[in-house]
Amino acid sequence: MLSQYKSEIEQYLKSTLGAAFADVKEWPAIELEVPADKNHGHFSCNIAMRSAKTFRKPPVVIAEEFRQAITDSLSESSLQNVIDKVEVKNPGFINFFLKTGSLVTVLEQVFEQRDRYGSLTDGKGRKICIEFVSANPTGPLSIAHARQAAVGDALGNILAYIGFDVTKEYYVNDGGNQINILGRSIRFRAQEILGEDVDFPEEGYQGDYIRDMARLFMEREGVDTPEQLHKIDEDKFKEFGVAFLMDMIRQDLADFHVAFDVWSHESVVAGRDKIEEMIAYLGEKGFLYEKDGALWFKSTDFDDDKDRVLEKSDGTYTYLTPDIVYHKNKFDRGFDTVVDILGPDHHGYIPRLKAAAEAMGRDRDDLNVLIVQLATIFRDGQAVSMSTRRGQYVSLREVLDEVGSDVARYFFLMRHIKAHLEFDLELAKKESSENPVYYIQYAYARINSMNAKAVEAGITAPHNGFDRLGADEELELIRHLGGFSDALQYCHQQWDPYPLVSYLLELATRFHKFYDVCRVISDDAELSAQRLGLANAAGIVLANGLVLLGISRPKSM
RNA sequence: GCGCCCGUAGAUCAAUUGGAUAGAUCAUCUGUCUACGGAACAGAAGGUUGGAGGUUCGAAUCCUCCCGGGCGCACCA
Repeated sequence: MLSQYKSEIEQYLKSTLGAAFADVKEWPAIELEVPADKNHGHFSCNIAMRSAKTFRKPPVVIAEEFRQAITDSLSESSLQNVIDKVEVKNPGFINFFLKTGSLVTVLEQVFEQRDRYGSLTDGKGRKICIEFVSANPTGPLSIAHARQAAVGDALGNILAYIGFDVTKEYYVNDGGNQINILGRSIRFRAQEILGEDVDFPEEGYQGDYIRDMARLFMEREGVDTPEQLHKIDEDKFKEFGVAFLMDMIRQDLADFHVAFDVWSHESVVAGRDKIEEMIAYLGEKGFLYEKDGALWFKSTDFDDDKDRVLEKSDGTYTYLTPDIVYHKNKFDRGFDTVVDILGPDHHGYIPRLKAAAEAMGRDRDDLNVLIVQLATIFRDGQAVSMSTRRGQYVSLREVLDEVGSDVARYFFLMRHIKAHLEFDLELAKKESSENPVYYIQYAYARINSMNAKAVEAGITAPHNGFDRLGADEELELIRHLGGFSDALQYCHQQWDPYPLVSYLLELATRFHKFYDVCRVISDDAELSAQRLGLANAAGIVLANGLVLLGISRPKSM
C-alpha cells in the first residue's frame, strides 16, 4: 500500500520542517494528498500555501525554502531510498516522486496478501448492524429496494473487509395495518374469482400477484365455493400472504446475490410485551406524557420538530412504536453502530429515530441512517411511475430477468447513493456490450487468457524483483493498485460503496492502456515475466473489488 | 410556509471533500490490428459549473440571497 509511504513522508515532513523552522510555533496540518495528475508526483503537499500567512511571503518562495530543508536532511533519513525527487510547482505545491524500486513493492504486497490485499484493521472489530431492504411483505421487491439491497450488501462487505464486525439484517414487518390490508386484499380477490360481487377496497393492494395468490390460497385450502371461503378465519389470509411474499422476497434477494445474516421479525422482537416494556422504560425516564387521550414521546427533547404519538387514542400503536423497540433490540444486542438504509421518502423519519436512540441512552451518532435516492426505470424512453398500492412498478425480478444480476448490481451502484439514478432498461440490455461492468470484467478475462498463453510460452510470473518495469503505463497501473485500500477507506468515510465502483473502473482503464502499449508476452523472457506479474497483480485487485461489490469474475466472456 | 437532497459538455454522470489546465462515458467526427481477446487504444469537437454577491493564497465544492427540480412535513404505514 502506498499509504505506508505517505504516512512516513508526513512524519518526516513534520520533524524536518519543525526543526528547520523552529521559531514557527503553530503549524497548519501537514498532510499529503494523492494528486490526480501523474506530473504532480505520487504525493503532494500544500503546506507552503497554508503557511503563507505565517511567513508573509509568496507560497512559491516558501515552498522552495521547504524543499531545500527537505532535501538537505534527506540523506540522513531512511526515506532517501524511497524518494526520487521533490519538486515545487505553482502556486506552491511541493510534490514528491517515489523511486520505481519503492513503487513496485506494491506488487510484492499484492502477491503476499492475495485475496486479503487491501483489507484493513481500521474497524478494530467494532460491531456494526446494517439493516436494509426490510420491505413490507405486501408485494414483490421494487427497484427502490433493489438499489438499497445492492448498496447495503456491498457496503457491508466493504466494512467487513476493513475490519468491522458486520451483521447484515432484514427487518420483516409482519405486523401492523398493512398486513391486515394484505389479508383483506387476498380475500376480496378470492371472492371475485368465485363470482361474488364485491367492491375491492380503495386502500387494497391492486397488483396482479394478489389475484394469483388468492387462487393458490384457495387451492391449498380446498376452497371451491363462497360459503367455504366465508368460513375461513381472517388470520389465515394474512399468514398465507406474509409467508408467500417472504418466500418470494428471499428468492429474489438470493438471485440478486444478497445475503442476510439475520432476519428479525416484528412479531418476535417487537411484540406487545416488548412494547409495554419500552413504554414503561421511557415513562420512568420522563420522556412520555398523555394528551388528547394519546400517549406522546417527547422527541422534541432530542431535536425533533414535534413530539410523536406512540399510543393512539384508540389504544393501538403508531408505526414508530415497534420501530423504537426494534432499535432498542439492536442496541441491546451489543452493536456499536446501527445503520439503517432507507429511501428518500423516509428522511423525515430520521430525527425521531435519533431521538429514540438518545432517549435509550445512546449517542445520536450510534444510529446512522443512510438515505438512498430512488432509481427511475426507463422503458422505451419513458419513466415508469411507481406505486405499490396500484401495483404499478418495475420489480427487481423483472430487472434480473432482463439484464442479470451483474449488470443490475453495477447499475444500482454506479452513482453516489445520494444521487438520483436513471436506469434505462433498454439501454442496459441493448447496449450491454458497452456497459461499464463488461469493461471491468473484460479486463479480468483478458488477464486470464493471457495467463493461458503464458503457460504455453513457458513464462512464469515472479512475485518480487520488478526491476524491469518503468513505462508510464506500467507505473500508472502500479500506482493505482497501491491506492486500493484508500478507496475502501473512502467508502467507509462516505458510507457509500460508490468510490469502489469508481476505483475499479479506473483500474480497468489503466489496465487496458497498459495492455495496449506494453506487449506482455514477447521475446524478452525477463520483461515478459515481470509484465505478466503486473497483470496478475491487477487481476487480484480487480477480483477483490468485484467480490466486494457482489459482481462475478468471468474467466472468459 | 418549514426541513432534507439536487442543479456541471447535446445526454448520463465524475472531480481524492477547499487545490494545479473542471474529467469520463454515450452520441458526432478522425485515426490504430500480418497482434497476448477490437467488449480495446489514441485523437478532435463540445463548459460563464442555474444566477448574483461574499469568505481566501485558491471555490463546482463553504456562507447569504434569488431561480428551477425531487422528496418529506399524520393519533398512515
